[in-house]
Amino acid sequence: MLHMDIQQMLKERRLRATPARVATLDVLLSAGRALTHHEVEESLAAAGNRLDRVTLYRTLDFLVEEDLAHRLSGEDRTWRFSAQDKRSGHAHPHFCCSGCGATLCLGDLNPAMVVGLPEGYSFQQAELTIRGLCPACNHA
Amino acid sequence: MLHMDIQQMLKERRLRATPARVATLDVLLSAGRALTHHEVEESLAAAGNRLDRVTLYRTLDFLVEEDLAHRLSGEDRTWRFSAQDKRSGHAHPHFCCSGCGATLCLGDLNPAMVVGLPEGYSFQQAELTIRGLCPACNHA
DNA sequence: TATCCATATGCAACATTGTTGCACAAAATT
DNA sequence: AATTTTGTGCAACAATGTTGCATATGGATA
Ligand SMILES: [Mn+2]
Ligand SMILES: [Mn+2]
Ligand SMILES: [Zn+2]
Ligand SMILES: [Zn+2]
Repeated sequence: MLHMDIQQMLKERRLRATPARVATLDVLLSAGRALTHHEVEESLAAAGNRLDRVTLYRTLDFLVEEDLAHRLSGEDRTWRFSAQDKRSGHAHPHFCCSGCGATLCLGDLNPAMVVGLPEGYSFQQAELTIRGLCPACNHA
Repeated sequence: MLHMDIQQMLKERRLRATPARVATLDVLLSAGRALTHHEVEESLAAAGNRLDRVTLYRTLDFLVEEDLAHRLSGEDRTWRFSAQDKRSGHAHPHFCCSGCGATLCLGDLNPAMVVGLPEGYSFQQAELTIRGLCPACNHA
C-alpha cells in the first residue's frame, strides 16, 4: 500500500501520521499473517525504518487502541498483530501453527470450520475460548 | 484429595511419587480453576510445601507431559495449569475473565455455548483458535 | 535394612517479552 | 514564530520462563 494512502487512513481518523506509524501500518498491511513485535521490528529494519523497541511496542498498542490493528495471543506467550479487518467484532477464528507459531485470521465462523482452512494447512485441534467477566470482576 | 491417593495415581503410572509432585497435584486437584505457576507456588507455600521456582516449572511440565494436567494460555501470556479431566481430547472450551485472567475449563462443546457459562459469569466474546500445521511445517 | 543408580531438586545465571519514567524531538495549533 | 501537545529514544526495571550443573533422594536391588 502506498504511504500516502496510509497517511490518509490516519488523517481521516484525526490521528497523527508519524513516520513510525505509517511504516508500521505498512508492514502489517503487507503481511499475509499476524506478526510478532519482533517480526515487525525486523521488517521495519529491513526497509531502513529502524525503530526503538519501546516505540514499536507503543505504536502497536496505539494501532490496536485505534482499531487499525488487532492483537492476538498464541501458545508461545507473545502477542501477534494483524491489520486485517476485524470482521465480526474480533470474534473470527484464527489459525495457529503448532510448529512455528505462524498465526493468521480465518474467515467468519463456519460450521464446517475444518474445511475452511487455506490450502496446505492441516488441522490438529480446535480451541474455543469464551472471554468475559468472572463473578468477582462482575461485581467490581 | 488424600496424599496417599495422589501417590497411588502416580505409582499406577510407574512415575516417581515425590513430595513435590504429590503436593503440586494436590493443589491443582483442589483448585476449581486453572492456576498460574505463581498461584501454585503461593498455594504450596501456604501449605508449608515451599518449592524452588524452577522445580515447580519442571514439575508442572512433568504433569502435563504425563497427561495428569493440561496447560492453557490466556491473554496475559502466562501458562495456566489444570488437573481437570481432559474430556474430549483437550478440545473443550475455556472461560477466561478479561478482568483478572481467571480461567476455567467448561463442559463439552455446546451449540448454545453461551448459555453454558456457570452462574455469575458474563459473556463478552468467543474466540476460536484452530491449531495445526502451516504449509512450511507440514513439509518439514 | 543397606547400597546404588537414575533422576529429581535447588541454585545461579541467563533469555525473552513487555513496561515505566523521563528528557528531548517533532507535530499541530495559535 | 512561539506554544502546546504528543511522539520518540534511552535506560532501567519487571514478569515469566529456561539452562547448566552440583547435590539430594526415591525406589529398585541385594
Ligand atoms: Mn484475527
Ligand atoms: Mn481446559
Ligand atoms: Zn508452521
Ligand atoms: Zn475476573
